[in-house]
Amino acid sequence: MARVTEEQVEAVRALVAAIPPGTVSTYGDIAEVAGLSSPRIVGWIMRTDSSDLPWHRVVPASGRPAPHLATRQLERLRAEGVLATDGRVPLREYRHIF
DNA sequence: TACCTGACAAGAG
DNA sequence: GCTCTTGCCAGGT
Repeated sequence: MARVTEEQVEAVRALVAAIPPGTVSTYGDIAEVAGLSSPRIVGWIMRTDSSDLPWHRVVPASGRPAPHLATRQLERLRAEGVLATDGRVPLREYRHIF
């Protein structure tokens, strides 16, 4: 049943926590590094296990977060120096490579 | 039990 | 650039 092991979840949380302030990463990158078969699992982990992780540093590959989160997320990122243009984060500039 | 939903990605048109 | 479709996983109704 649990195709996602506890270690994978911990890996995701560790990776998110390891993203330096002022930079961002994508769901796809985190899923790949953590060994997950789908980026959606990262979103699931964030939604259910959401602790004090810097979840705002994780954005879709398009750089455009979901509308209901974009406001808070972009606001937090801006406070860290990540400037979003037209509601979109320029990943080319701020993307953190693990 | 079955279907829908959700912090997504990648490819095709 | 955009939208649509498919694959992926777990939880809720």
